[in-house]
Amino acid sequence: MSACTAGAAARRVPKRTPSGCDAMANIRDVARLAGVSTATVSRVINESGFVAEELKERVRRAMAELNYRPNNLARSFRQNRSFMIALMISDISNPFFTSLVRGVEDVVKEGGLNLLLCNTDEDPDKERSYVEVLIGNRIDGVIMAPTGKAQESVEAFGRHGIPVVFIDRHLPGIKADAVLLDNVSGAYQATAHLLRLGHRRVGIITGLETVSTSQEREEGYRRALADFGITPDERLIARGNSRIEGGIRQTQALLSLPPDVRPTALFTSNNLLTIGAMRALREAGVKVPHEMAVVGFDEFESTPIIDPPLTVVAQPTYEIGMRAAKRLFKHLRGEVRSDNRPVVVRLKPQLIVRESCGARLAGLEAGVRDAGPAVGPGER
Amino acid sequence: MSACTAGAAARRVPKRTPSGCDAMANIRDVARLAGVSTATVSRVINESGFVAEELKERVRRAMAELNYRPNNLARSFRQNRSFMIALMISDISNPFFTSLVRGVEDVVKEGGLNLLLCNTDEDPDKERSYVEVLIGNRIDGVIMAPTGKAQESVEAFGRHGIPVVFIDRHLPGIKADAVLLDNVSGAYQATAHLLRLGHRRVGIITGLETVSTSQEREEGYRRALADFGITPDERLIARGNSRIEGGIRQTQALLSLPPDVRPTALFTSNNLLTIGAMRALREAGVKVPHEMAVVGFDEFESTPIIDPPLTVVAQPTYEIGMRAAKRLFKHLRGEVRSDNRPVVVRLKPQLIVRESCGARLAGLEAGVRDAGPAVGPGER
DNA sequence: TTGTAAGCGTTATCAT
DNA sequence: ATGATAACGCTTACAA
Repeated sequence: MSACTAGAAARRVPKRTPSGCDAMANIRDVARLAGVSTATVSRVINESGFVAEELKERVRRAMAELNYRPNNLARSFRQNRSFMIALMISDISNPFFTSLVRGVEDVVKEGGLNLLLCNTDEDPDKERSYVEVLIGNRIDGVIMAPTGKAQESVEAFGRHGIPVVFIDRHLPGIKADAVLLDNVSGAYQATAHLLRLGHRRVGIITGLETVSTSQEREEGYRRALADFGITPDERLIARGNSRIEGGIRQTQALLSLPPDVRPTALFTSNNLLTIGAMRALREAGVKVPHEMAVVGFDEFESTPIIDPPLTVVAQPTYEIGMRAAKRLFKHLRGEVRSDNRPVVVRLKPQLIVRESCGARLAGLEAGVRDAGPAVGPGER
Repeated sequence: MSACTAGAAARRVPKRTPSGCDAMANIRDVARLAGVSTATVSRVINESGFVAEELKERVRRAMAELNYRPNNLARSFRQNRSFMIALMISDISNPFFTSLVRGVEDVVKEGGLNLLLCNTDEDPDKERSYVEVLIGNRIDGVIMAPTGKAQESVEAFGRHGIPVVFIDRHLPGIKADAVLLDNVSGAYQATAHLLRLGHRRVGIITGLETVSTSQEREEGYRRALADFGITPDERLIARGNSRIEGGIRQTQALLSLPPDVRPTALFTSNNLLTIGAMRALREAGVKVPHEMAVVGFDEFESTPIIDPPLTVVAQPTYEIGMRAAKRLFKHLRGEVRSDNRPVVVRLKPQLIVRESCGARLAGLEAGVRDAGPAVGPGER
């Protein structure tokens, strides 16, 4: 760091700081040096309006000489917009979001804007606080995975004319575009796969009931059971928070069920829950897939080398981010009429079969052995 | 979204947009309604200067009635600072950073500032571009893991009086504070552990030579070898990029060495390289730890359930972020004299032993079998 | 204790 | 094609 770290004090001085480092030149300095008006400089910077080649050149030289950088703060202020997009995610430690962030980032940078990343940590208070800050900063637009517990707050964006695109989750009460996953289909695929392998007691570990994805994934699970003629056993449906620690606890609860109720297969409905479940199973000495078949949700970097490699429903995370950002840009460019009905896109997930769900043979065994009790005497 | 999504056009209208939603009230509106001057309103907002309780109350009521939110853009502009801290990381998909981000975030929010997250993707051009944008936005301060390939650019922060704290990596040419890991110690611990288990041909997979962490981890590796009286075999030192795909390639290269050179143990010097290595070993059918012992760098959420669970050198990532942010705040509060020597903190990593490095017995076997060739006839 | 008014750096409107 | 100038919303001397 140079000697010019004095901060506020130094910056207040007009032309040259006492510590000797260059003060930031402004548009007037450039105009003076180039012998033109500030309006002309502004036109050169923004390529707005016509400026003679010769003047353009003079201005550019002056800018270079003064090491001039437009003050974005002044610019934003004047135009009443920040040139920033906010991406509000609900848990930065969830690998699901990292690839999604990239998708958003790539589009946003290409559009010449900047990305402000906000982590709500599934906390409605944090969410509310971010909404305030973002509105105060006249954010151009917002892409968010809502916690679902601060509706009123999120509506403030709408009141201030700030376009919002939801990702991952939906807020049914709010009319806004959304790029979501077809969660019902994903959960159906996962559950049906286990059922097809012969399992009859399939447990599900799922997140908070308030979140739409949890509801939808449970719905897909139930539909698959129904299609296979199985009555869902509510004891096999474990709900909790969507953290690793929640996955551990819910799994332990399922494992402690009596032998004739305990599931032979597990559908863990997101990646953190999957990690938690695998940890709990390992600690309990339950062999996967022989004693418990597992299908998870979300592909992430270590799924292929987890023990055993995980069968998962993979989401097109990058694409979710990309599509959401593109949709937001349409709003910013004024290409969306405000009275249009919101557009909700549902992307298809894909089942990737690996070892954690076992082979058909092992599954059939379990199925045959358990088919009776599941709907039979043990229950009644 | 409400009917007020008209964007630029709508916002230009002074008091009430044609679409009918509230225009944003400004400080003058509040002052008028409360029957005071704007200065008084400002004093109430910022709790600066003295205002009579009664007026305070009137102002607060007016703010509430008008749903007033101070325009941060104007505020930032006026004060020539953005109230934002930037965190520049080199790879958002690297789990190493997620916990670090939290550490920074927690401190920054507590300090009442906002966090701008920038992902350079290890690309010096992206880095340079972000530096420009951040200076243009009068960022208050920066915490960054430099790519190491855009020194000149990073120096611009210093010239503009913007304090910088480095994390993870060091830019030797630049005088700035840094919160780093004691990489030499970490790599030493990892390597020594393998040597103690009896291994004599320990390979290292490491990142780009331009990055200080790579150099330091290699240094720790070499020191451990030296302390055990082993001459490093340059063929066992694989360098490349720090991505999963780099880990795969470097591992394949080591595996293709002739049997009497091929390592019996591997030190993978960061988490992505570890994932790559594990994937390559699995694909090549090499059993861990029996045919290849592995010690990685960086603990992350799935290490305990990877196959087999990984022995790793764990970094205190949250603490790195937290300490860096606290240090930055000292600069912002003017508590650091600019002519002070930069403070470089080195945090200690910790070895967590799991199954991937095998038991002493298996190691000793290999050691005994290989002790001769390693320094013996095979080499000369 | 409160008010008045001068900026901050830029863009946009109007003349020329 | 270029220039003069008035905003933009807020903070902060300074005056009262």
